[in-house]
Amino acid sequence: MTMSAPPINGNHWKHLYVLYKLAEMGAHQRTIKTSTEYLAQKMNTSQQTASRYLIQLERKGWIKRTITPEGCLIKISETGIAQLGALHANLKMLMEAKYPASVTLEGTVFTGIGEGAYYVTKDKYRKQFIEKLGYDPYPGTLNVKLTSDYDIKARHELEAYPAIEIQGFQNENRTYGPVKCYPIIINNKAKGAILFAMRTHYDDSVVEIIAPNFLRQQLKLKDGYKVKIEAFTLP
Amino acid sequence: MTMSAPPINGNHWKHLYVLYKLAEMGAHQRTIKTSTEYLAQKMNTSQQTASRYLIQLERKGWIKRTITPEGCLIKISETGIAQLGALHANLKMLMEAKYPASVTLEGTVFTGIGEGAYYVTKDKYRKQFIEKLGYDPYPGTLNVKLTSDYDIKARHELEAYPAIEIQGFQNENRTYGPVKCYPIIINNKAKGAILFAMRTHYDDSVVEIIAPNFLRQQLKLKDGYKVKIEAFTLP
DNA sequence: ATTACTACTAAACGAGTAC
DNA sequence: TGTACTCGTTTAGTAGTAA
Repeated sequence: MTMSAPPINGNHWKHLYVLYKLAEMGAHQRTIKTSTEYLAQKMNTSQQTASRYLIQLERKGWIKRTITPEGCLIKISETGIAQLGALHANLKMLMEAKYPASVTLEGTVFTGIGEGAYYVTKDKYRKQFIEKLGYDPYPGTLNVKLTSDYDIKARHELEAYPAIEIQGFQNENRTYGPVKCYPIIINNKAKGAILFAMRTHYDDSVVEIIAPNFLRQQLKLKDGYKVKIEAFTLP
Repeated sequence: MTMSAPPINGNHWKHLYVLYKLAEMGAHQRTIKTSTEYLAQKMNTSQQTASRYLIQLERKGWIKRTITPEGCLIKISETGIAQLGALHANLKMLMEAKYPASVTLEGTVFTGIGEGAYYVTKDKYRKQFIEKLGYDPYPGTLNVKLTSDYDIKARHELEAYPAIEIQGFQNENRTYGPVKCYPIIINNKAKGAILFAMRTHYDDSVVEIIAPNFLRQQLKLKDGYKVKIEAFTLP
């Protein structure tokens, strides 16, 4: 879910580095004349390696190259500029973000008293889940006991970041408090959301999860199984 | 003069890549818990390689790491964040610039009719050179005949970018036109400036250079010698 | 589970050189 | 001068495994 440029093969980053160096010479804006030897100096590597890189970049379609007796004319292509642009955009997002895009928690599945399930089925809540999460939650929650102190700490940090807010309400009998929730991916596979009721039912080492599907079945979970939860904050 | 992060050793860029991946997991903002196996997946490499990288990053002081039985806790250090920040800043500068930071020209030294020298010594010009370039120019110009069509094209492109403007003036005898100049580095060593008089004396395959020192001596230049001129536009 | 060592394999590098 | 090939050397990457 972290949106990074596709790494695909191992040379991707080295090529990006070459592209960056070429951009330093202005090749993203104009056709520059350079030599493999000069480029090699700038990258402190050998002439042969620089030459190989240019060949690879040309094959990849990241640069346009014309070889002349005095050197080669190079211009970074649209595709190449897009690569640098993507890197720039990702870095910008990372460096300028005020809080993490996601927090990862680990814990083990257990069977709770099922109180969460009761809430999920309350219509006033359910309608908001459908509207704000985009799916009708399975009528039950998955209870996860956090593994370590680190996870509990991370859980508290997560709660400090912006969340999807589910409004509370009241009927003739009682008051239903507001709920914060964060979209999650469980075990890198299943979609869901972590629920934080404003008034805590369990202790802070426990989290409750809802999902469009019955997670125990979808992920073949049983009590005691470990799960990895990646929770996303609001952008 | 292109201000890039110091490459120093060949692994610098690879380490920067690992740092970037860790930042994607939020390690630049909070201490994350991960495993070498998980990081390896994200970088699509092996667990062993990921482990080696983390060791190297820790040695470099780019990350703080605590190994626990369930994985390792990682936080990017101030130094590490500075690395990412530098990369980000450089990319931003490159990608958001409207024109190149520098243009490189090549040509051969020749002896001109010395008209340029005459101008340099004119006091109204000279004072402006001292003020705007920061040095008193040697009373003479170095004439360079551009090598190829590419260089002539590049020279015209350069002229379109913002320059240091030297005001023209007039005395009782005649009018002295305005001059544009660009700071340059000749042969990666000597400081100077390229002059473009508004009214062209030579054809467009010739440029005139002034410098604080006598360049023919400083760089041991003789007629017919090749020079590489890196000209800088205004920021 | 982890991390990370050792020993091996694969890939990248660069010296020499042809063009 | 240039670029870029071959090929021996070096380095990075990984499998197996100990702790």
